Amino acid sequence: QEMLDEFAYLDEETAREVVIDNPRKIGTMIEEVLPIPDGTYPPVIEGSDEEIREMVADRAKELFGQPLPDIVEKRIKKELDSIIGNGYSVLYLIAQKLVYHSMEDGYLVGSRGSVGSSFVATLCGITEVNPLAPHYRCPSCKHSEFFNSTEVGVGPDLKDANCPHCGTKLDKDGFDIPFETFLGFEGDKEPDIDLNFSGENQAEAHRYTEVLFGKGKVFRAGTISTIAEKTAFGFVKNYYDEKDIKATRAELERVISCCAGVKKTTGQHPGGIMVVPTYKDIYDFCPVQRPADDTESDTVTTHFAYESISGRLLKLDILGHDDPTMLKMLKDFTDIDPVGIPLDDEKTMSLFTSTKALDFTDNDFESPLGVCGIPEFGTSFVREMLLDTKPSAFSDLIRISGLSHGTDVWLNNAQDLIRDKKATIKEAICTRDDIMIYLIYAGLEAKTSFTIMEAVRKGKGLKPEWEEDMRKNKVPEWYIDSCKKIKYMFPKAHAAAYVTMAFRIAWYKVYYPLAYYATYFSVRASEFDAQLISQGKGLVVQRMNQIKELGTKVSNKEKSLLTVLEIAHEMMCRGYSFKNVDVYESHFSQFRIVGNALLPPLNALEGIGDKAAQRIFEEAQIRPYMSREDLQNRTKISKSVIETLEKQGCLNQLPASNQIAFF
DNA sequence: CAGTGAGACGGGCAACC
DNA sequence: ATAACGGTTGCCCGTCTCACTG
Repeated sequence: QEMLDEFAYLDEETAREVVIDNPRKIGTMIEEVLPIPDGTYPPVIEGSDEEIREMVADRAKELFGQPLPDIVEKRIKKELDSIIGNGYSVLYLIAQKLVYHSMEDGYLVGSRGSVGSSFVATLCGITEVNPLAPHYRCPSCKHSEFFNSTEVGVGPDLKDANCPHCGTKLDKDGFDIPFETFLGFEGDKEPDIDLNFSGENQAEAHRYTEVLFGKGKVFRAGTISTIAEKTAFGFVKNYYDEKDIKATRAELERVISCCAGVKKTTGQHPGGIMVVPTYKDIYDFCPVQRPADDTESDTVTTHFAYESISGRLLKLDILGHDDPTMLKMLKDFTDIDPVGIPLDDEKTMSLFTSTKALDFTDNDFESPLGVCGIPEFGTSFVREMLLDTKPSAFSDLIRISGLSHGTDVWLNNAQDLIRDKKATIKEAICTRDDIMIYLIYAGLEAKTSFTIMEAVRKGKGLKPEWEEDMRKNKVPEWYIDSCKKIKYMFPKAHAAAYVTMAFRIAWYKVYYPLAYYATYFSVRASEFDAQLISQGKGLVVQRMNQIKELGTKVSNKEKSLLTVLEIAHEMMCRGYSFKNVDVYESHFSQFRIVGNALLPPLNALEGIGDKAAQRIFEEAQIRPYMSREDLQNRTKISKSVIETLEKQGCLNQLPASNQIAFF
């Protein structure tokens, strides 16, 4: 009808002919063409099945000796049958190569999403998460002992013990995660390997996929950026204001809704790499393009938004994450390998319930917890949750990690249940896997339990027949209710991986404070304001209060500044201080440790970006600056940068020009 | 000496995991 | 004080500075 209306300027009969009859005629004359082919086109690597099998057998033997414990043997068999049977060994092999490539550069890779549910992935080194039941493992004689997770939580929660055979201190491992979360019960779930690479190494990982698959076979997934509600509102409001047109609220909203969703520009996916198999061409699937703001770029993206070709081509999610960057830097500072950090360290655990382990020398730090700057645990929302739940074991942290993500998981849901004593934190739904395991245990069929889990974690609620099934098996009403409210939910493997990273970072925070703060500020604090913070605690606290008083009027920038200030304050309360930025001593982008203080980098001064900072730093390495004139000539930095340095007292000994220096 | 264009910088926003 | 998912990459735009042009 819309088309007919468009062509209404023709007479009715002609319009029908143009809009309906002729297109139909053309349709019968041509063969059917699919713009995007159906089916999947995975890459093939000769011998990948065998390679995975061997890798798994070797590593399993290394860990558990021979013969393998029954529980290990069975798990490996189940997984390999599913992985190889469904043709996913290539996926594993590629992920394994990417991880090892990054490790060679000194960067850990964080596992993300549900890969950690696969023990084969653990054995291949793709994930650090070990999904087996909690267990002891003797590193020397390979003795092992497995436990029921309802008794002990997760591996790190086991008590320290020595090997009953050879007396060696036992390793403790096992996060107790079902494999099915990753591939489903019949291996029919489209698996997705997401990996967290250091932001410093992400581009290299992307480049390496080209080495693995060949030039012209890998493309960055493209995105389509549209005008969202908020921007549309601004446009429309400004337009009417400017033209001085009075419009009703309904009219405003109508026009806004017309603007929202309009394509603005194209972009690059945060980490998605689409892989074209050797037997296909990218143009079988979509056109390609360069980023909208850089026609010279080496990056080529798919032209269609990723969803429209998903399922046909393999997508590797090679994402950037700060945790691996932080752990690399912490290792460089302390010479202590993060991988060996004990996940049962009591002092580290205490950060999640008190500040005692921070050994404050000044007691004016407000927060009762030591989690500032610990990834995913430092926001006020999560801190409230920690105060409510008082975690004492690693498994508690995993639960909290699950509960603290997604809308209507904690608030309006688990929190109320726990407060009203309808459920304990151990019974509440904290991760996807909880749902499946609980339902199977309650008596529902495994496949149904999996399907319900998948629906709930995507926020799709429950179908009536599922609810009926659940009631029939005596699943309590609060549980059914809770399932219906959940909008999104972590898999346990993701929570386990993230808590492991967070715990390691927290460990450095306890034992190597300055290394921790230097790393945090270097990696995650783009809002660090050296002008302000170097002036000391008094002003930092004053600025914090200023921001807090703004209430709802705070900008995003101020919000992030507040986070940074709080951490700087915490550091100062522990008896450490900040030095003034120094043209010769400061690094361009990283904080340095000098005695009991941190020396901020040049780019921590507002107005001095990475380029200017780098040039000032590099020239300073060559020879000292004779004068301000010399500084500006050699570094090509702008007058305003010089002014910033001057205001900060960085140029005190420098005369204005070389002339004066000579006489 | 006004006009122009390029580059640096930071803030805001959107997409995505 | 409230309510709150956290954290990442990437594109665009306004502003400032500076060199070059006519």
